[in-house]
Order: sequence, then C-alpha cells, then structure tokens
Amino acid sequence: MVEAILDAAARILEEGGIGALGTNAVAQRAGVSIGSLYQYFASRDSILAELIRIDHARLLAELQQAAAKAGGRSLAESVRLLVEVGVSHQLERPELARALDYVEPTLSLDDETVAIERAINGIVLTLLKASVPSLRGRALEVAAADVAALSHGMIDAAGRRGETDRRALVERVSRAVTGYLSPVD
Amino acid sequence: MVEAILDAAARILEEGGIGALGTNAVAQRAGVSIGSLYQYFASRDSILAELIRIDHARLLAELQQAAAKAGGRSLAESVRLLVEVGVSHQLERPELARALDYVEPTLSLDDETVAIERAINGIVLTLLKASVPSLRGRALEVAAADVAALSHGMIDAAGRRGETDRRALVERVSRAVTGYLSPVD
DNA sequence: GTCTATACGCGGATAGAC
DNA sequence: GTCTATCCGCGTATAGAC
Repeated sequence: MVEAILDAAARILEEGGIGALGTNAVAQRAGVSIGSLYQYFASRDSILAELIRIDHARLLAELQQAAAKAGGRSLAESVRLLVEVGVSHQLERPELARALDYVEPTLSLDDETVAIERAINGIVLTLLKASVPSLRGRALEVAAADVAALSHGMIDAAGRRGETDRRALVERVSRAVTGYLSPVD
Repeated sequence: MVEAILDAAARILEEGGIGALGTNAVAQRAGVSIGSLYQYFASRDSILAELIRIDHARLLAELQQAAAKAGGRSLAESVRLLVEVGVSHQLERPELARALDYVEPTLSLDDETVAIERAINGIVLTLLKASVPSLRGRALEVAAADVAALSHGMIDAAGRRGETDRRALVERVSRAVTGYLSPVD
C-alpha cells in the first residue's frame, strides 16, 4: 500500500512535475481512495519527504559500495567509480531526480534524511582528503562542494537533453572533476 | 505599472519560491488591484515568461560585451571574462535566478526568448570553436553544453550556500572549465 | 481499513461599478 | 483604466458509512 502510493507519486512527479503532484492524483494513480492515502501519509509533503529519504538512502548505499571498492586506488580511478554511481542514479529516472532536487530545499526533512545527506557529503570529503592531501579545512569543504555541484550540474543537464550514453558522460564528468582538482595538487 | 508588477513578482519569487507566486500576492505587493494586473498580463504564467525574457536579455547583453572584449585573447582569459559575467549575474539575485531556472522548462516561451537563448549558446560555441580548434560538430556542441552546465551548477550551489566572494568563485569555475577543456586540446 | 461524500480555503480569473 | 466584489474550480484534508 505504502509502496503503491510512493510509486504512483514518483510516476506523477516525473510526468508532470511538482505542480501535478496532488493527493487526489496520487490516490487515483495508486488505485486507492484518498481516505486510505491519509491513513498512511499525514500530508502531501510527507509523501515527498519519504520519496526523498528513500532516494537518498539508495544513493548513499551505492556510493558506500563504490567508495569501498575505490580504497587505495588512484584519484582518477576513485573519481570514476563515484561518478559512475552518480550518473547511473540520475539517469535512471532523470525527471524524478530533478523534481526531487528542486523541492528538497523547500521541505523540512526528518533527521534520518539529514543524516544521510551528511554521510554522502562525508564520502566525497574522505576521498578528497585521502587523494589530495594539500586540501585541508575550509578549502577541502569548498572543493567537495564544488566537485559535487559541477558533477550534478553536468549530469542533470545531460539527463534533460535525453542523453543516454552513460559511459561517455562518466568520462566527461570525471575529466571535469580531475581537471578541477589537478592544479590544486 | 508593468514595471511595478514585474518587480513585485521578482521579490515574491526570491522570498517564497514559485509556490508563493500568486496573482493576488503580486498585485498586493505591487500596490495595484488584481483587476489592473490582468489588464497588463494575460495570466500568471505570462508574468513569469516576461521575467525570464528580461533576465535572459540582460545576461545576453553582458555576455556579448564580454565576448567582444575577449576577442583575440587566450582561452583562459576568455573563459574568465565569460565566467565573471555568469557569476555576477547569478549572485546578484541567487534565489530569483534559481526559481526562474526551475520554472523555465515548464513554460512555453515566446520566440524572442528562444532566440535569446540560442544567442547565448552561440557565444559559448563561438568561443570554443575559436580557442579549441580540435572541437568540431557534435563534440563541440556537447562541450559547450558541458561547460555551461558545470559552470551553472557550481555557481548555483555557491549562491545557495550564500557565498559572496565572487573573485574566488570565478577563479574556481574558470579552473573547472579550463581543466575540462585542456585534455581535449 | 477502506470507501464515498463533502467541508473548507485558496488562487486564478472575470464582471461591472466608478 | 482602475477599482471592488465575486465566480469558479481545484486541491487538501476530514467525517462518517460500510
């Protein structure tokens, strides 16, 4: 039931954007009544918050796997592994990812989601710390934010253009990241 | 009058996001009645479209100036000049820029706005064509889209974090762009 | 637990007075 | 041309039957 509602909400989001996500639409799409929906979700926003939590949790798990695999390898290889995760995650459902990205800052997220986001940021920080020792303190944090933002920007734009060649995209994003980092080193 | 309405709409957008932009709110903020508003704008969306048109026209004008100034200089210097324009444009009113960015794809824009966007893209294409001769055809277009997207991603994220040091940001974005392009050359 | 029916408010848009 | 008043539809959320 909860599953059906979240699934319906995700589909509506990627087809019509945030403006199309109404409780009536979700209930109808999920094949349940509006009354039943409100037994499992307190509000429309709580549906969105749950979608975000699940999405981020999946991303974190994939990143942790990739980070474990990257342990000890070169910066270029490590970057590639993490970028692969980001690309796959975003290109799987580009419209959905984009809609969630937009709405996320406007929502009050629960503690668990906040913790997940901190953990994701931590993975990038750890990688940079290990691979680019000259980066420390605030410069390290800025660099982590920058590589995340430039990767995300490129991947999101590629998704909007309908790009489907993940290999090529991974290649270009990895190049941008290492290019950004190399003069620092 | 038109001016007052657009100004009010812009302020509401940057304070409350797209969800707060209602015709009633705009009219009240502008100090005019809802009836008068509808004499100058056919719908809520037409207000948004006009905001976007004006914003893009200003950006284009600034980019054209920068491109003229960049003529003949090195790739690094040319990139820096254009990035400076992008950073200044976005950091002037970060929330507004972000809201317009999001809503833009969902609107049906008039021909003039479309032409402006093509012209903006053309400036980047021209720069890359002149500075990186090895880029041609589709690879050139992809590279232009990539540098625009990675710049925009970094600048937008910096704006969201409240970063105000434009020099430092210009420096980092320029580094990312040239880093992305250098292995191609 | 799930349904139908409905209350409630809000936002877009219009009518008509001045 | 600008105003006030209002219509209308939609979306959230709830009440109450089954």
